[in-house]
Amino acid sequence: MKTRIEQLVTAALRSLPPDALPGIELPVPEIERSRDTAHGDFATSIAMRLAKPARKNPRALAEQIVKALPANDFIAKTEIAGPGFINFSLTGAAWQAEIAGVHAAGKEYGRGKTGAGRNVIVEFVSANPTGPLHVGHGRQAAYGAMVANLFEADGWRVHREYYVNDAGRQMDILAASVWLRYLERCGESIEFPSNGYRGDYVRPVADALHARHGDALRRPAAAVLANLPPDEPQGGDKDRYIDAVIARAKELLGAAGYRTVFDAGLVDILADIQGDLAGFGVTFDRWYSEQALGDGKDGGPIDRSLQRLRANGHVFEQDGATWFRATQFGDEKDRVVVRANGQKTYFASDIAYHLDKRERGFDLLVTILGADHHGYVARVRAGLAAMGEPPESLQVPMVQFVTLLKGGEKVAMGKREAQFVTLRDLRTEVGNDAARLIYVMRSNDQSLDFDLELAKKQSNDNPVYYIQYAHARIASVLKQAAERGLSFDRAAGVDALALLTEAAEQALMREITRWPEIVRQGAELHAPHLVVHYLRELAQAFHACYASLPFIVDDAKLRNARLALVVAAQQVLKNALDLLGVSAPEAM
RNA sequence: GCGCCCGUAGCUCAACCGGAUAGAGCACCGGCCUUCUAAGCCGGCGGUUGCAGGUUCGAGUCCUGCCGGGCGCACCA
Repeated sequence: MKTRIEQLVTAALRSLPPDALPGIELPVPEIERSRDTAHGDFATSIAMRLAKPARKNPRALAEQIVKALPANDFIAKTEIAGPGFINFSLTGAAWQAEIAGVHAAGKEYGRGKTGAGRNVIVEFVSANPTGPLHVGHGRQAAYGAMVANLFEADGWRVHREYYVNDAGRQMDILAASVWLRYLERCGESIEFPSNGYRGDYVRPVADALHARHGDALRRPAAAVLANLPPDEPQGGDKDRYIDAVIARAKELLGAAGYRTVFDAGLVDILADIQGDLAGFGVTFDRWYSEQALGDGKDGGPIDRSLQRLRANGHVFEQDGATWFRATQFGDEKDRVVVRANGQKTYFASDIAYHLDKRERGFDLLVTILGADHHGYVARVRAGLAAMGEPPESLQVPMVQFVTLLKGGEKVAMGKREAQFVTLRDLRTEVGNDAARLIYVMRSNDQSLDFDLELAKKQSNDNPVYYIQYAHARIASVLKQAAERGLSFDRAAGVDALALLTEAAEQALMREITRWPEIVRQGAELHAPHLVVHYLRELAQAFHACYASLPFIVDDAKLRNARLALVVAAQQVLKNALDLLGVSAPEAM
């Protein structure tokens, strides 16, 4: 609907005489829903925007635009108001046609064409497989899944990906932690490193390792601990200590033995993460292994990206390390890509991964990150630019932190400590529906207070129930009608929509037709919270209708018309809830 | 010190990436169930949009400087 007006205004602008807008590049006119019905249904400020460059009076320009509007059958009235707004009022038939469109399109209603079949990769969660997902990852999962769904609904071809950080020091720390728990299981007595993964989840991994390999990987505690530097409690450095433990594990176990322990941790924890996300209704097309970045006959994406940087003259050697001159591309400092010890940095993997995404043919790269990773954006953009890829092809929406509230009190969290609240705990506590919806109801760059009590409350202050209740109520109305032998005749209802002239009906009709606009805007701004707010407003418009008018009336035409309206509302509620991954119950 | 995000009603947050009189929910006050689910509806109360300047026909939104909160600033991942 908005798009149709947009097209009309665009056509009008194009048809203006050349002296009206001398040498001005025509923008896409922005059409807005009028806040106040006194200002019509839609409005545009295009005349005011163009008035200055055109050196014209805005109202006079508005007159010209209105006169140039192509003939059409859905605008009842145009009006020039205030300093130069053009207000549009639609005909009743236009609204009715849009509701008929909901019935015709069904679950397709609301889908847009902005993506035009282009490819977007949405990477999200990507938590290190060193432990279970916590509630913060849950927000990234819900948010990322919804952003991906919005892109899809807006006409993009979407690929969902999880980048598995299965290489690097953190994974070695996990391997060491698993091995030490395994040794404990075998009966060796070893103080657990202060920088190891202390969570309870490590023990079952160690137990499973023991079940498969018996004591084959056991080494005496004395051998493990011989000549290690002091750990932090003994006045030493916890990082140096854990690195020494890792080195000792590799030494005592040999490459194959170490690999066995390492993989035990990786496989079990990754399986836990995958199971948790699947249980949350969040799925991926690919789990992309960081280890794979170094594979391939040409050395893999890492070597390819380094070669590209080198060929473009953007690397230099200093202090034995290889650096990328990121400052030439807007980053605040240059970045090491290959350390003096020959190891490639995590940053080298990052840019390699993003180059690989481009090489796989994605037009748009959307990487969703936790707010603590914001420093990363400038670096990776710089890397893309230096490799000759458009930096603006990378978009990085960031998700702020989650605070859990229980009885108004903050629930303490912390990943490395033994106690932290996992996504799985949260889902068990409040259910997937409440978690999915509450996670995305706030703007992603707003930190979120997740109130556990509110999420479980079955009342109107819980938005989940408020919205689902609207859907269930409509289902109930249809059921009632059928039970009374007054079943809904869709075609008759759609034909009779003109009978719906009550204020509440009109308001609901307008609300329903906003859905395509919400999809488009939500996708463009990566803003799932707009969908939640919209759902509340749509549910509100329905509940208001429900309270003021009976649907199951004797007059068959009116009854079918009203049912056609509420069924359209139900369809849109369902479409939006589906995108959110929240169920739309038939009864509550 | 530098960078990113945030600051809007008592509380939690919106406000269509510059538009018309800043909107919801919760809380509080008052109404509405013999008829389709009251998990609901209707009405009321509530604002110097952190502060000070600037740009603009127009600023919660953009710019500058302060104040306050969060998060980052590795040859860690």
